[in-house]
Amino acid sequence: MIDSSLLQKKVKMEKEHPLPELPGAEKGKVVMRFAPGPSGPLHIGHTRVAILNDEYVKRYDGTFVNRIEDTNPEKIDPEAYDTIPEDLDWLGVKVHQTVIQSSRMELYYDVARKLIDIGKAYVCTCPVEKWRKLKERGEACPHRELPKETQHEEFDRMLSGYYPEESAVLVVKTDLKHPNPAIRDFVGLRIVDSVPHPRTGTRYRVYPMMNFSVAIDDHFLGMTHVLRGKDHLNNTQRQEYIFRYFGWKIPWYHHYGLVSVPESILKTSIVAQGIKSGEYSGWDDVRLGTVRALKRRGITPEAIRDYWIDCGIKDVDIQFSWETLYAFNKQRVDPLANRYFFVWDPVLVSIEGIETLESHAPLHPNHPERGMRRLRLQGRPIKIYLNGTDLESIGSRGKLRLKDLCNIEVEGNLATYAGNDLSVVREGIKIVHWVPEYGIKTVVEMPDGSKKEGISEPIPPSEIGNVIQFERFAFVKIEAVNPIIKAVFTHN
RNA sequence: GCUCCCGUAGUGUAGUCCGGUCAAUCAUGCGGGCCUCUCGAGCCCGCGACUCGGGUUCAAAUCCCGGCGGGAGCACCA
Repeated sequence: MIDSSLLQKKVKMEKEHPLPELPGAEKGKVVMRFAPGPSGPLHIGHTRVAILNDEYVKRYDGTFVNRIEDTNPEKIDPEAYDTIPEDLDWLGVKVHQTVIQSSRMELYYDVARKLIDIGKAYVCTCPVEKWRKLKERGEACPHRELPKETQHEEFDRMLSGYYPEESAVLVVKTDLKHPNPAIRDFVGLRIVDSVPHPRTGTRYRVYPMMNFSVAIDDHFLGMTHVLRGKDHLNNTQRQEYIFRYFGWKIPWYHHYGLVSVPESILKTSIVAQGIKSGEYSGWDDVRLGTVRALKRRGITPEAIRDYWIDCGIKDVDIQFSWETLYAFNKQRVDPLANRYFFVWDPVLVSIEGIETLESHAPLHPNHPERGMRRLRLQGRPIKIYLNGTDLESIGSRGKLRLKDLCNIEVEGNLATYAGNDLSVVREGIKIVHWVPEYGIKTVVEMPDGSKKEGISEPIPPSEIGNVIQFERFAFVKIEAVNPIIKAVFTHN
């Protein structure tokens, strides 16, 4: 006979690598990247591409490049150069190489000149609207076919400051007759001199556009596989033109479906504004979808990874499911979370008929070796807090089992000790949690930003930073235990 | 308007390339049960899907055509 529990385990082991293999991936030779714009800390949307790339790099023993795409001086939060690596680190993403695009400007200029040399780029000084209109019709602007000597001169003028912002761009030629208008000639470099760059100041005034710098960096950094969202489908086609012009080896591209994250504010600019106005307490405000907020709420990086691996890399668009993420998180956190009592609707109840009680409640029901929470109750009468809703549930009078303590007969706010016979639970007696009179005031911050106040049993300082479970309430992450207990709601 | 991508249960996912073993997998969710102590975990049972129509074929979730539906792009953002 085969042990069925072993069989169960085996199935789980087999499911460990649900991500498909990457074509042409050779152990030790895979190079992949994560390429965020430094506009702020990472949010849940970023974590998918970061983790998936990391997962593959780890599988193939490859190289993970974190490439900071800071070629738009207008959209840079200088702190993001630090916060992004911090977030990646917390996520468990192993970065082997970090590249900052603003340090590679000469390379982009160099490639731009080579592109001009081979007749694949031109400087356009048409008004933006006119150039777009021509493109729509599949027609060339007057600058497109000018000789390369002229193009070089014009490009020099762009660099020298002769042209003001928006009056000249270097355009990469593709195919003006391409049936897809999104693929026709695209801007490779533009002028930005109204805003100094946080890292390079006013040293440069011509900046590459994403499609330009991405193609160049993907090549020179040796990307073998590029995994990214479907929104880049057209960008990939544009970038491939550059690869083909130079005869570069094109990486294997894969575009997974878009993720829509419900009930969550992700857009960095909106969040930044909200923080500034005081609407949000910071990047880790529990209402936000940032990595920082998830961390604060007690969501583990392992659960985030489990979730994205489970979603896979299909090109179908998906709905992000908080519910499923919480389920994965619960699997990670439940074995670790010690149990404590928290009464969120406290009503003081007196227990007659006994003067001393001591409870021995396990820190974790599945791990008795961790020890007990011992609570001594004394008094005449003994006083405890119960949840008002629990009292109401038995009507005007009835029996309750105080978990890990004793049974009581209740009438109003008065209770009588009724022994400690555990067999009553078989009769369907309601088991409730309770907190001694000397419990600690507790505030739980809920995901919507509201606060739930109540009283908890004392929690040791060693639990600060841990996710614990308030029994019959939820999992929460402890932020402080003194003078009051502060916790953040994780999930049920 | 043009171009591209996609369509398996509430949400994800396996299967689709190389038709049959798929009256369709797993997870999550929901409902019920077990459990001497949680509205947690675990265990058991149940609910729930191949977008539609046509074609090819002995046989289609899988191949072909069309409709419908969803998404993306057509930026001097990334």
